[in-house]
Amino acid sequence: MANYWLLKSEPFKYSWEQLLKDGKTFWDGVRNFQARKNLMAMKKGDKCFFYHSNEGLCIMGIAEVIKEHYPDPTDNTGKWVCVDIKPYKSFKKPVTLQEIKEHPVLKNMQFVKQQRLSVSAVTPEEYEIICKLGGVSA
DNA sequence: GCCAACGTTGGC
DNA sequence: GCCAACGTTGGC
Repeated sequence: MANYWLLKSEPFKYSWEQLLKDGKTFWDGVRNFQARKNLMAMKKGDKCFFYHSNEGLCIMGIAEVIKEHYPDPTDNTGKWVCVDIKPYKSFKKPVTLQEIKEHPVLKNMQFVKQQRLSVSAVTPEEYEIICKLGGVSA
């Protein structure tokens, strides 16, 4: 049974389009203890929503974890980790923050409540609803 | 170990 | 560009 997550990225730093082009990437640069805890809980095959912050403010699609956490090569303290992900599905229609906030279930998502958390957990219920809103099957 | 100050993030 | 929210740091 896979778990579900939400990854936040600023499009000018690393966008969904870039991930589609690259085919896969390593999710580095996490410097937050709670986000690290989530990264370390990720398992191969878990699905992650890919959210654009600052610009766009919407979930662009779903990525899949292809490699579980390992030391972040961009970190020289040895404290932080990253995971490898690849694109899984692009949403036909990006799901905006506004839609999420207006939805009775989604407005309680961890990522809405903790806007600063770059990696947050998503429940199976939330996952299904967002897939539906995005126009793809779960 | 607590709490105030500070810095950073992110929505608007 | 502003401001609110929150995580982190550092002094006690």
